[in-house]
Amino acid sequence: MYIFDSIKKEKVEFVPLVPDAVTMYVCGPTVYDDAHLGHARSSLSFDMLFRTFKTLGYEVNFIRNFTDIDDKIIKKMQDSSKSLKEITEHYIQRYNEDMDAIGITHPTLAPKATQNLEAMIEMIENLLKKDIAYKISNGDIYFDTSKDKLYGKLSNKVSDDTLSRIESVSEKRNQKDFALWKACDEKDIVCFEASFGKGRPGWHIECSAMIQKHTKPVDGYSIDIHGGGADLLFPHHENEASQSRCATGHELAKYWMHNGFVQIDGEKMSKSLGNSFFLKDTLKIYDGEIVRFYLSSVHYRNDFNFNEEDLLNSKKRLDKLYRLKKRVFDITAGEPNLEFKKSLLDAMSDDLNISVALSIIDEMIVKSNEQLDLNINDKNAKKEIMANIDFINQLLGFGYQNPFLYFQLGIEPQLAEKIDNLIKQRMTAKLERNFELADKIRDELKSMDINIMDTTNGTLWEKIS
RNA sequence: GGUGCUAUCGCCAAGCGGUAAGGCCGCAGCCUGCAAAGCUGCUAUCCCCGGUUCAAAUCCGGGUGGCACCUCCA
Repeated sequence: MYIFDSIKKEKVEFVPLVPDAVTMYVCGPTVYDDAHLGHARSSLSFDMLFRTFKTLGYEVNFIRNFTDIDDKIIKKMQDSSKSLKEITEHYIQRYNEDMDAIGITHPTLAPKATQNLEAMIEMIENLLKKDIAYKISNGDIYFDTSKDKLYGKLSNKVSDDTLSRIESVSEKRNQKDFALWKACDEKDIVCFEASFGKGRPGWHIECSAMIQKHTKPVDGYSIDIHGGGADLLFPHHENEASQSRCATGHELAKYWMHNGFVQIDGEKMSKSLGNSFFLKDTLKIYDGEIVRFYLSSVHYRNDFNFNEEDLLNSKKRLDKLYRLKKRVFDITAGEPNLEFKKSLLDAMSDDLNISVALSIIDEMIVKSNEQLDLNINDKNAKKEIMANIDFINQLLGFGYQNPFLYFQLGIEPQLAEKIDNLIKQRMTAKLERNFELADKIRDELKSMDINIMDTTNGTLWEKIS
Protein backbone atom coordinates (compact mmCIF):
# COMPACT_ATOMS: atom_id res chain seq x y z
CA MET A 1 0.00 0.00 0.00
CA TYR A 2 1.27 3.41 -0.96
CA ILE A 3 -0.21 6.61 0.36
CA PHE A 4 0.59 10.26 -0.06
CA ASP A 5 1.77 11.73 3.20
CA SER A 6 0.79 15.37 3.23
CA ILE A 7 3.53 16.25 5.69
CA LYS A 8 6.36 14.70 3.72
CA LYS A 9 4.58 15.78 0.56
CA GLU A 10 5.36 12.56 -1.21
CA LYS A 11 3.97 9.17 -1.82
CA VAL A 12 5.33 6.70 0.70
CA GLU A 13 4.95 3.04 1.39
CA PHE A 14 2.55 2.41 4.21
CA VAL A 15 4.19 0.46 7.01
CA PRO A 16 1.78 -0.18 9.88
CA LEU A 17 2.81 0.28 13.49
CA VAL A 18 1.40 -3.16 14.24
CA PRO A 19 1.70 -5.77 11.47
CA ASP A 20 -1.49 -6.38 9.52
CA ALA A 21 -3.39 -3.72 11.45
CA VAL A 22 -4.10 -0.07 10.87
CA THR A 23 -5.58 2.59 13.10
CA MET A 24 -6.92 5.63 11.31
CA TYR A 25 -8.59 8.68 12.77
CA VAL A 26 -10.50 11.13 10.62
CA CYS A 27 -11.85 14.48 11.74
CA GLY A 28 -15.59 14.23 11.52
CA PRO A 29 -18.15 17.01 11.30
CA THR A 30 -19.14 19.65 13.79
CA VAL A 31 -22.80 18.86 14.17
CA TYR A 32 -24.58 22.17 13.98
CA ASP A 33 -25.96 21.82 10.43
CA ASP A 34 -26.58 19.28 7.68
CA ALA A 35 -23.70 17.69 5.83
CA HIS A 36 -22.64 19.40 2.63
CA LEU A 37 -20.87 17.97 -0.40
CA GLY A 38 -17.51 18.59 1.21
CA HIS A 39 -18.37 16.35 4.14
CA ALA A 40 -19.49 13.74 1.65
CA ARG A 41 -16.21 13.87 -0.19
CA SER A 42 -14.13 13.62 2.94
CA SER A 43 -16.12 10.65 4.19
CA LEU A 44 -15.94 9.08 0.77
CA SER A 45 -12.18 9.49 0.50
CA PHE A 46 -11.53 7.77 3.78
CA ASP A 47 -14.22 5.19 3.14
CA MET A 48 -12.27 4.20 0.05
CA LEU A 49 -9.11 4.00 2.14
CA PHE A 50 -10.92 1.94 4.78
CA ARG A 51 -12.29 -0.48 2.17
CA THR A 52 -8.92 -0.81 0.47
CA PHE A 53 -7.14 -1.64 3.71
CA LYS A 54 -9.79 -4.18 4.60
CA THR A 55 -9.66 -5.80 1.18
CA LEU A 56 -5.89 -5.98 1.51
CA GLY A 57 -6.48 -8.00 4.65
CA TYR A 58 -5.69 -5.44 7.33
CA GLU A 59 -7.58 -5.31 10.55
CA VAL A 60 -8.76 -1.73 10.51
CA ASN A 61 -9.61 0.41 13.48
CA PHE A 62 -11.34 3.40 11.96
CA ILE A 63 -12.33 6.27 14.24
CA ARG A 64 -14.32 9.23 13.07
CA ASN A 65 -15.49 11.68 15.69
CA PHE A 66 -18.39 14.04 16.09
CA THR A 67 -17.57 17.49 17.39
CA ASP A 68 -20.59 18.21 19.53
CA ILE A 69 -19.20 21.08 21.59
CA ASP A 70 -18.58 24.20 19.60
CA ASP A 71 -19.38 27.90 19.39
CA LYS A 72 -21.59 27.41 16.37
CA ILE A 73 -23.66 24.87 18.24
CA ILE A 74 -23.99 27.31 21.12
CA LYS A 75 -25.15 29.98 18.72
CA LYS A 76 -27.74 27.60 17.35
CA MET A 77 -28.90 26.89 20.93
CA GLN A 78 -29.34 30.58 21.56
CA ASP A 79 -31.22 31.08 18.31
CA SER A 80 -33.50 28.09 18.71
CA SER A 81 -33.80 27.69 22.50
CA LYS A 82 -33.09 24.01 22.07
CA SER A 83 -30.67 22.04 24.20
CA LEU A 84 -27.21 21.09 23.05
CA LYS A 85 -28.19 17.45 22.96
CA GLU A 86 -31.34 18.11 20.95
CA ILE A 87 -29.36 19.94 18.32
CA THR A 88 -26.37 17.64 18.13
CA GLU A 89 -28.35 14.39 18.22
CA HIS A 90 -30.57 15.70 15.46
CA TYR A 91 -27.68 16.53 13.18
CA ILE A 92 -25.78 13.37 14.02
CA GLN A 93 -28.79 11.37 12.96
CA ARG A 94 -29.14 13.34 9.76
CA TYR A 95 -25.43 13.00 9.08
CA ASN A 96 -25.64 9.24 9.48
CA GLU A 97 -28.64 9.09 7.15
CA ASP A 98 -26.75 10.97 4.48
CA MET A 99 -23.63 8.86 4.83
CA ASP A 100 -25.69 5.69 4.62
CA ALA A 101 -27.30 7.02 1.46
CA ILE A 102 -23.93 7.35 -0.25
CA GLY A 103 -22.74 3.98 0.99
CA ILE A 104 -20.19 5.03 3.58
CA THR A 105 -19.05 2.13 5.73
CA HIS A 106 -19.64 2.76 9.40
CA PRO A 107 -16.46 3.57 11.32
CA THR A 108 -15.44 1.15 14.02
CA LEU A 109 -15.85 3.92 16.54
CA ALA A 110 -17.62 7.29 16.39
CA PRO A 111 -16.83 9.10 19.64
CA LYS A 112 -18.36 12.42 20.62
CA ALA A 113 -16.60 15.26 22.35
CA THR A 114 -19.18 15.28 25.13
CA GLN A 115 -18.30 11.68 25.95
CA ASN A 116 -14.63 12.45 26.32
CA LEU A 117 -14.46 15.51 28.53
CA GLU A 118 -12.44 13.73 31.18
CA ALA A 119 -9.75 12.86 28.70
CA MET A 120 -9.61 16.48 27.56
CA ILE A 121 -9.47 17.81 31.09
CA GLU A 122 -6.74 15.35 31.95
CA MET A 123 -4.70 16.41 28.98
CA ILE A 124 -5.08 20.08 29.87
CA GLU A 125 -4.12 19.39 33.49
CA ASN A 126 -1.09 17.58 32.22
CA LEU A 127 -0.10 20.53 30.03
CA LEU A 128 -0.68 23.00 32.87
CA LYS A 129 1.51 20.92 35.15
CA LYS A 130 4.30 21.03 32.59
CA ASP A 131 3.81 24.79 32.23
CA ILE A 132 3.09 24.33 28.55
CA ALA A 133 -0.43 25.59 29.11
CA TYR A 134 -1.23 28.78 30.99
CA LYS A 135 -4.27 30.55 32.30
CA ILE A 136 -5.04 34.17 31.55
CA SER A 137 -7.01 36.57 33.72
CA ASN A 138 -10.46 35.71 32.33
CA GLY A 139 -9.88 32.03 33.07
CA ASP A 140 -9.16 30.89 29.50
CA ILE A 141 -6.36 28.41 29.17
CA TYR A 142 -3.93 28.72 26.30
CA PHE A 143 -1.33 26.45 24.81
CA ASP A 144 2.14 27.96 24.73
CA THR A 145 3.38 27.17 21.25
CA SER A 146 6.88 28.42 22.02
CA LYS A 147 7.34 25.45 24.36
CA ASP A 148 7.15 23.06 21.44
CA LYS A 149 10.19 23.44 19.25
CA LEU A 150 8.53 21.31 16.62
CA TYR A 151 5.51 23.58 16.36
CA GLY A 152 4.95 24.46 12.73
CA LYS A 153 6.69 21.40 11.39
CA LEU A 154 3.45 19.87 10.17
CA SER A 155 2.04 22.73 8.16
CA ASN A 156 5.32 24.48 7.47
CA LYS A 157 3.99 27.72 8.87
CA VAL A 158 6.70 29.11 11.06
CA SER A 159 7.15 32.84 11.03
CA ASP A 160 4.90 35.08 13.07
CA ASP A 161 4.04 37.44 10.27
CA THR A 162 2.36 34.62 8.37
CA LEU A 163 -0.16 34.54 11.16
CA SER A 164 -1.20 38.13 10.81
CA ARG A 165 -4.79 37.15 10.31
CA ILE A 166 -5.14 35.42 13.64
CA GLU A 167 -6.93 37.66 16.07
CA SER A 168 -4.57 38.68 18.77
CA VAL A 169 -5.48 38.35 22.41
CA SER A 170 -3.38 40.67 24.48
CA GLU A 171 -2.51 38.25 27.25
CA LYS A 172 -1.34 35.50 24.96
CA ARG A 173 2.35 34.74 25.33
CA ASN A 174 2.75 34.16 21.60
CA GLN A 175 0.56 35.10 18.74
CA LYS A 176 0.29 31.47 17.65
CA ASP A 177 -0.99 30.28 21.03
CA PHE A 178 -4.47 28.83 20.94
CA ALA A 179 -7.23 28.17 23.46
CA LEU A 180 -7.41 24.78 25.14
CA TRP A 181 -10.23 25.79 27.42
CA LYS A 182 -12.65 28.66 27.31
CA ALA A 183 -13.80 29.80 30.71
CA CYS A 184 -17.48 30.26 31.35
CA ASP A 185 -19.73 31.84 33.93
CA GLU A 186 -23.34 31.36 35.01
CA LYS A 187 -24.65 33.08 31.89
CA ASP A 188 -23.11 30.49 29.61
CA ILE A 189 -25.33 27.63 28.56
CA VAL A 190 -22.55 25.17 27.92
CA CYS A 191 -20.27 24.84 30.89
CA PHE A 192 -18.31 21.97 32.37
CA GLU A 193 -16.52 21.52 35.69
CA ALA A 194 -12.78 21.11 35.76
CA SER A 195 -10.06 21.35 38.36
CA PHE A 196 -8.75 24.50 36.66
CA GLY A 197 -12.14 26.19 36.46
CA LYS A 198 -15.48 25.94 34.70
CA GLY A 199 -15.55 26.17 30.96
CA ARG A 200 -15.61 24.25 27.73
CA PRO A 201 -12.87 22.70 25.64
CA GLY A 202 -11.38 24.29 22.56
CA TRP A 203 -11.79 22.50 19.26
CA HIS A 204 -8.25 21.20 18.86
CA ILE A 205 -8.04 19.45 22.22
CA GLU A 206 -11.11 17.37 21.40
CA CYS A 207 -9.42 15.28 18.71
CA SER A 208 -6.16 14.92 20.62
CA ALA A 209 -7.94 13.69 23.71
CA MET A 210 -10.17 11.29 21.82
CA ILE A 211 -7.20 9.76 20.06
CA GLN A 212 -5.31 9.50 23.34
CA LYS A 213 -8.24 7.82 25.03
CA HIS A 214 -9.17 5.36 22.32
CA THR A 215 -5.80 4.21 21.03
CA LYS A 216 -2.61 2.63 22.33
CA PRO A 217 0.69 4.21 21.29
CA VAL A 218 3.22 2.06 19.45
CA ASP A 219 6.78 3.00 18.54
CA GLY A 220 6.28 6.63 19.45
CA TYR A 221 3.06 7.12 17.52
CA SER A 222 -0.55 7.11 18.69
CA ILE A 223 -2.05 6.06 15.38
CA ASP A 224 -1.05 5.12 11.87
CA ILE A 225 -3.03 7.63 9.86
CA HIS A 226 -4.71 10.89 10.69
CA GLY A 227 -6.98 12.30 8.02
CA GLY A 228 -9.26 15.18 7.26
CA GLY A 229 -10.01 17.96 4.82
CA ALA A 230 -7.18 19.99 3.34
CA ASP A 231 -8.29 23.03 5.28
CA LEU A 232 -7.63 21.29 8.58
CA LEU A 233 -3.88 21.06 8.12
CA PHE A 234 -3.49 24.47 9.65
CA PRO A 235 -4.21 25.31 12.32
CA HIS A 236 -6.26 22.33 13.47
CA HIS A 237 -3.87 19.48 12.80
CA GLU A 238 -0.80 21.50 13.64
CA ASN A 239 -2.30 22.29 17.03
CA GLU A 240 -3.48 18.75 17.60
CA ALA A 241 -0.05 17.37 16.82
CA SER A 242 1.67 19.85 19.07
CA GLN A 243 -0.63 19.29 22.04
CA SER A 244 -0.37 15.57 21.81
CA ARG A 245 3.38 15.68 21.40
CA CYS A 246 3.76 17.84 24.50
CA ALA A 247 1.21 16.00 26.60
CA THR A 248 2.07 12.43 25.74
CA GLY A 249 5.67 12.55 24.66
CA HIS A 250 5.04 10.83 21.38
CA GLU A 251 3.84 11.84 17.94
CA LEU A 252 0.17 11.78 17.11
CA ALA A 253 0.21 10.06 13.75
CA LYS A 254 2.75 8.35 11.55
CA TYR A 255 1.02 9.47 8.34
CA TRP A 256 -1.23 12.42 7.57
CA MET A 257 -3.67 12.45 4.69
CA HIS A 258 -5.80 15.34 3.46
CA ASN A 259 -8.58 15.30 0.91
CA GLY A 260 -9.14 18.11 -1.57
CA PHE A 261 -12.03 20.53 -1.62
CA VAL A 262 -15.35 20.53 -3.38
CA GLN A 263 -15.95 23.59 -5.47
CA ILE A 264 -19.12 24.65 -7.17
CA ASP A 265 -18.53 25.87 -10.70
CA GLY A 266 -14.94 26.70 -9.91
CA GLU A 267 -15.68 28.63 -6.74
CA LYS A 268 -15.14 27.58 -3.21
CA MET A 269 -18.33 26.31 -1.69
CA SER A 270 -19.23 28.39 1.29
CA LYS A 271 -22.21 29.82 3.02
CA SER A 272 -21.07 33.37 2.53
CA LEU A 273 -20.98 32.84 -1.21
CA GLY A 274 -24.44 31.33 -1.11
CA ASN A 275 -23.42 28.29 -3.10
CA SER A 276 -23.34 25.73 -0.35
CA PHE A 277 -24.75 22.39 -1.40
CA PHE A 278 -26.27 20.18 1.20
CA LEU A 279 -25.99 16.52 0.49
CA LYS A 280 -29.66 16.19 1.31
CA ASP A 281 -30.60 18.57 -1.48
CA THR A 282 -28.56 16.60 -3.96
CA LEU A 283 -30.02 13.33 -2.73
CA LYS A 284 -33.53 14.62 -3.33
CA ILE A 285 -32.74 14.65 -7.05
CA TYR A 286 -30.14 11.94 -7.49
CA ASP A 287 -29.75 8.45 -6.15
CA GLY A 288 -27.10 8.16 -3.44
CA GLU A 289 -25.03 5.71 -5.41
CA ILE A 290 -24.87 8.08 -8.36
CA VAL A 291 -23.66 10.85 -6.07
CA ARG A 292 -21.17 8.44 -4.56
CA PHE A 293 -19.90 7.39 -7.97
CA TYR A 294 -19.58 10.96 -9.16
CA LEU A 295 -17.84 12.29 -6.06
CA SER A 296 -15.46 9.33 -6.10
CA SER A 297 -14.45 9.74 -9.70
CA VAL A 298 -11.74 12.32 -9.06
CA HIS A 299 -8.63 11.49 -7.08
CA TYR A 300 -9.20 12.34 -3.42
CA ARG A 301 -6.33 14.82 -3.21
CA ASN A 302 -7.47 16.99 -6.08
CA ASP A 303 -10.09 19.63 -5.75
CA PHE A 304 -13.44 18.52 -7.04
CA ASN A 305 -15.48 20.85 -9.18
CA PHE A 306 -19.09 19.88 -8.75
CA ASN A 307 -21.64 20.49 -11.46
CA GLU A 308 -24.76 18.67 -12.51
CA GLU A 309 -23.75 18.16 -16.11
CA ASP A 310 -20.66 16.23 -15.05
CA LEU A 311 -22.74 14.28 -12.58
CA LEU A 312 -25.05 13.15 -15.35
CA ASN A 313 -22.12 12.22 -17.58
CA SER A 314 -20.55 10.23 -14.81
CA LYS A 315 -23.84 8.42 -14.29
CA LYS A 316 -23.61 7.10 -17.84
CA ARG A 317 -20.46 5.30 -16.86
CA LEU A 318 -22.15 3.65 -13.89
CA ASP A 319 -25.11 2.76 -16.12
CA LYS A 320 -22.83 0.52 -18.13
CA LEU A 321 -21.92 -1.48 -15.07
CA TYR A 322 -25.60 -1.96 -14.29
CA ARG A 323 -26.49 -2.93 -17.87
CA LEU A 324 -23.87 -5.64 -17.58
CA LYS A 325 -25.30 -6.69 -14.25
CA LYS A 326 -28.71 -7.03 -15.88
CA ARG A 327 -27.26 -9.51 -18.32
CA VAL A 328 -25.97 -11.80 -15.58
CA PHE A 329 -28.62 -11.19 -12.98
CA ASP A 330 -30.09 -14.70 -13.20
CA ILE A 331 -26.92 -16.32 -11.91
CA THR A 332 -25.25 -16.56 -8.50
CA ALA A 333 -21.72 -15.29 -8.24
CA GLY A 334 -18.77 -17.64 -8.55
CA GLU A 335 -15.19 -16.53 -8.14
CA PRO A 336 -13.95 -13.22 -9.50
CA ASN A 337 -11.34 -13.12 -12.20
CA LEU A 338 -8.00 -13.10 -10.40
CA GLU A 339 -6.27 -10.78 -12.79
CA PHE A 340 -9.13 -8.31 -12.62
CA LYS A 341 -9.22 -8.48 -8.87
CA LYS A 342 -5.50 -7.95 -8.57
CA SER A 343 -5.28 -5.05 -10.97
CA LEU A 344 -8.21 -3.28 -9.34
CA LEU A 345 -6.74 -3.70 -5.89
CA ASP A 346 -3.32 -2.65 -7.15
CA ALA A 347 -4.80 0.57 -8.51
CA MET A 348 -6.45 1.40 -5.21
CA SER A 349 -3.31 0.42 -3.30
CA ASP A 350 -1.48 3.13 -5.19
CA ASP A 351 -2.70 6.03 -3.10
CA LEU A 352 -6.29 5.27 -4.11
CA ASN A 353 -5.87 5.73 -7.85
CA ILE A 354 -9.56 5.71 -8.64
CA SER A 355 -9.09 6.78 -12.26
CA VAL A 356 -7.06 3.73 -13.05
CA ALA A 357 -9.49 1.60 -11.05
CA LEU A 358 -12.42 2.88 -13.09
CA SER A 359 -10.63 2.28 -16.36
CA ILE A 360 -9.98 -1.32 -15.27
CA ILE A 361 -13.68 -1.69 -14.58
CA ASP A 362 -14.56 -0.27 -17.99
CA GLU A 363 -12.22 -2.75 -19.59
CA MET A 364 -13.83 -5.60 -17.66
CA ILE A 365 -17.28 -4.44 -18.79
CA VAL A 366 -16.28 -4.41 -22.44
CA LYS A 367 -14.69 -7.84 -22.24
CA SER A 368 -17.69 -9.24 -20.42
CA ASN A 369 -20.16 -7.87 -22.93
CA GLU A 370 -18.07 -9.37 -25.69
CA GLN A 371 -18.21 -12.76 -24.01
CA LEU A 372 -21.95 -12.51 -23.50
CA ASP A 373 -22.50 -11.39 -27.08
CA LEU A 374 -20.77 -14.57 -28.14
CA ASN A 375 -22.83 -16.78 -25.86
CA ILE A 376 -25.47 -15.33 -23.59
CA ASN A 377 -25.83 -18.68 -21.84
CA ASP A 378 -22.21 -19.07 -20.82
CA LYS A 379 -22.79 -19.88 -17.17
CA ASN A 380 -19.15 -19.89 -16.14
CA ALA A 381 -18.62 -16.51 -17.69
CA LYS A 382 -21.72 -15.16 -16.00
CA LYS A 383 -20.68 -16.49 -12.61
CA GLU A 384 -17.32 -14.80 -12.94
CA ILE A 385 -18.82 -11.52 -14.14
CA MET A 386 -21.23 -11.46 -11.21
CA ALA A 387 -18.36 -12.12 -8.83
CA ASN A 388 -16.36 -9.32 -10.43
CA ILE A 389 -19.24 -6.94 -9.80
CA ASP A 390 -19.45 -8.12 -6.21
CA PHE A 391 -15.76 -7.41 -5.82
CA ILE A 392 -16.21 -3.90 -7.19
CA ASN A 393 -18.87 -3.37 -4.59
CA GLN A 394 -16.68 -4.67 -1.81
CA LEU A 395 -13.75 -2.46 -2.73
CA LEU A 396 -15.45 0.65 -4.06
CA GLY A 397 -19.06 0.47 -2.98
CA PHE A 398 -20.55 0.56 -6.47
CA GLY A 399 -22.94 -1.83 -8.16
CA TYR A 400 -24.81 -3.15 -5.14
CA GLN A 401 -28.32 -2.40 -6.36
CA ASN A 402 -30.81 -4.54 -8.22
CA PRO A 403 -29.94 -3.58 -11.80
CA PHE A 404 -33.54 -3.41 -12.95
CA LEU A 405 -34.59 -1.17 -10.09
CA TYR A 406 -31.50 0.97 -10.62
CA PHE A 407 -32.90 2.07 -13.97
CA GLN A 408 -36.38 2.53 -12.63
CA LEU A 409 -35.74 4.89 -9.75
CA GLY A 410 -38.60 7.19 -8.97
CA ILE A 411 -41.09 5.28 -11.12
CA GLU A 412 -44.42 4.73 -9.36
CA PRO A 413 -45.96 1.23 -9.54
CA GLN A 414 -48.94 2.47 -11.59
CA LEU A 415 -46.59 4.04 -14.09
CA ALA A 416 -44.52 0.88 -14.25
CA GLU A 417 -47.68 -1.05 -15.02
CA LYS A 418 -48.59 1.38 -17.76
CA ILE A 419 -45.12 1.02 -19.24
CA ASP A 420 -45.40 -2.76 -19.17
CA ASN A 421 -48.75 -2.57 -20.94
CA LEU A 422 -47.39 -0.34 -23.66
CA ILE A 423 -44.48 -2.69 -24.15
CA LYS A 424 -46.87 -5.63 -24.48
CA GLN A 425 -48.94 -3.72 -27.04
CA ARG A 426 -45.80 -2.93 -28.96
CA MET A 427 -44.79 -6.59 -28.87
CA THR A 428 -48.13 -7.55 -30.40
CA ALA A 429 -47.81 -4.88 -33.04
CA LYS A 430 -44.32 -6.11 -33.86
CA LEU A 431 -45.51 -9.69 -34.23
CA GLU A 432 -48.18 -8.44 -36.60
CA ARG A 433 -45.44 -6.56 -38.40
CA ASN A 434 -47.30 -3.37 -37.73
CA PHE A 435 -44.10 -1.38 -37.29
CA GLU A 436 -45.82 1.92 -37.63
CA LEU A 437 -47.84 1.26 -34.48
CA ALA A 438 -44.83 -0.28 -32.72
CA ASP A 439 -42.76 2.82 -33.42
CA LYS A 440 -45.58 5.04 -32.32
CA ILE A 441 -45.72 3.26 -28.99
CA ARG A 442 -41.97 3.55 -28.67
CA ASP A 443 -42.25 7.28 -29.29
CA GLU A 444 -44.94 7.53 -26.68
CA LEU A 445 -42.67 5.80 -24.16
CA LYS A 446 -39.87 8.10 -25.11
CA SER A 447 -42.05 11.10 -24.42
CA MET A 448 -42.52 9.62 -20.95
CA ASP A 449 -38.70 9.56 -20.61
CA ILE A 450 -38.62 5.82 -21.04
CA ASN A 451 -36.02 4.19 -23.24
CA ILE A 452 -36.63 0.65 -24.45
CA MET A 453 -34.28 -1.98 -25.75
CA ASP A 454 -35.14 -5.27 -27.40
CA THR A 455 -32.96 -8.08 -26.13
CA THR A 456 -32.93 -11.84 -26.32
CA ASN A 457 -34.60 -11.76 -22.93
CA GLY A 458 -37.43 -9.58 -24.19
CA THR A 459 -37.89 -5.85 -24.17
CA LEU A 460 -36.23 -4.02 -21.30
CA TRP A 461 -36.85 -0.43 -20.34
CA GLU A 462 -34.92 2.29 -18.57
CA LYS A 463 -35.78 5.67 -17.26
CA ILE A 464 -33.86 8.36 -19.10
CA SER A 465 -32.06 10.51 -16.57
C1' G B 1 2.19 40.03 2.44
C1' G B 2 3.30 34.63 3.75
C1' U B 3 2.58 29.20 2.40
C1' G B 4 1.11 25.63 -0.92
C1' C B 5 -1.49 23.26 -5.06
C1' U B 6 -2.50 23.26 -10.19
C1' A B 7 -2.43 23.95 -16.00
C1' U B 8 -3.01 17.02 -20.35
C1' C B 9 -8.29 15.96 -26.60
C1' G B 10 -14.96 19.94 -27.04
C1' C B 11 -16.01 18.16 -21.56
C1' C B 12 -14.45 14.90 -17.13
C1' A B 13 -9.79 12.61 -15.98
C1' A B 14 -4.98 9.12 -15.33
C1' G B 15 0.20 9.76 -15.88
C1' C B 16 5.37 10.13 -10.64
C1' G B 17 12.18 10.18 -16.64
C1' G B 18 11.34 5.77 -21.49
C1' U B 19 8.18 7.85 -26.00
C1' A B 20 0.04 10.35 -24.23
C1' A B 21 -5.02 5.13 -19.86
C1' G B 22 -10.19 5.47 -19.36
C1' G B 23 -15.20 7.80 -19.57
C1' C B 24 -18.69 11.46 -21.92
C1' C B 25 -19.67 13.79 -26.61
C1' G B 26 -18.89 13.20 -32.08
C1' C B 27 -18.11 10.32 -36.75
C1' A B 28 -18.07 5.47 -39.46
C1' G B 29 -19.34 0.29 -39.31
C1' C B 30 -21.57 -4.51 -37.27
C1' C B 31 -26.21 -5.95 -35.04
C1' U B 32 -31.68 -4.44 -35.52
C1' G B 33 -37.98 -4.24 -39.32
C1' C B 34 -36.13 0.67 -37.68
C1' A B 35 -34.20 1.98 -33.02
C1' A B 36 -32.04 1.38 -28.22
C1' A B 37 -28.38 -1.42 -25.85
C1' G B 38 -23.87 -3.95 -26.98
C1' C B 39 -19.45 -4.57 -30.03
C1' U B 40 -15.50 -2.64 -33.64
C1' G B 41 -12.75 1.42 -35.70
C1' C B 42 -11.39 6.84 -35.84
C1' U B 43 -10.17 11.68 -32.87
C1' A B 44 -4.50 15.26 -28.36
C1' U B 45 2.42 15.53 -27.96
C1' C B 46 0.55 17.56 -22.83
C1' C B 47 -0.19 26.75 -21.14
C1' C B 48 4.48 29.64 -22.97
C1' C B 49 10.04 30.28 -22.99
C1' G B 50 14.67 28.35 -21.62
C1' G B 51 17.72 24.32 -19.27
C1' U B 52 19.27 19.15 -17.52
C1' U B 53 19.18 14.19 -20.01
C1' C B 54 20.58 9.23 -24.87
C1' A B 55 15.35 10.17 -23.49
C1' A B 56 10.65 15.08 -20.22
C1' A B 57 3.65 15.78 -20.04
C1' U B 58 6.83 14.00 -16.21
C1' C B 59 13.09 17.09 -13.32
C1' C B 60 15.15 22.48 -12.87
C1' G B 61 14.69 27.98 -13.81
C1' G B 62 11.62 32.02 -15.65
C1' G B 63 6.88 33.67 -17.38
C1' U B 64 1.33 33.52 -17.80
C1' G B 65 -3.45 31.65 -16.06
C1' G B 66 -6.59 29.08 -12.25
C1' C B 67 -7.31 27.60 -7.09
C1' A B 68 -6.61 26.99 -1.93
C1' C B 69 -4.76 27.88 3.10
C1' C B 70 -2.93 31.64 6.56
C1' U B 71 -10.25 33.47 10.24
C1' C B 72 -15.08 28.80 11.85
C1' C B 73 -14.80 25.36 7.85
C1' A B 74 -14.39 18.64 5.10
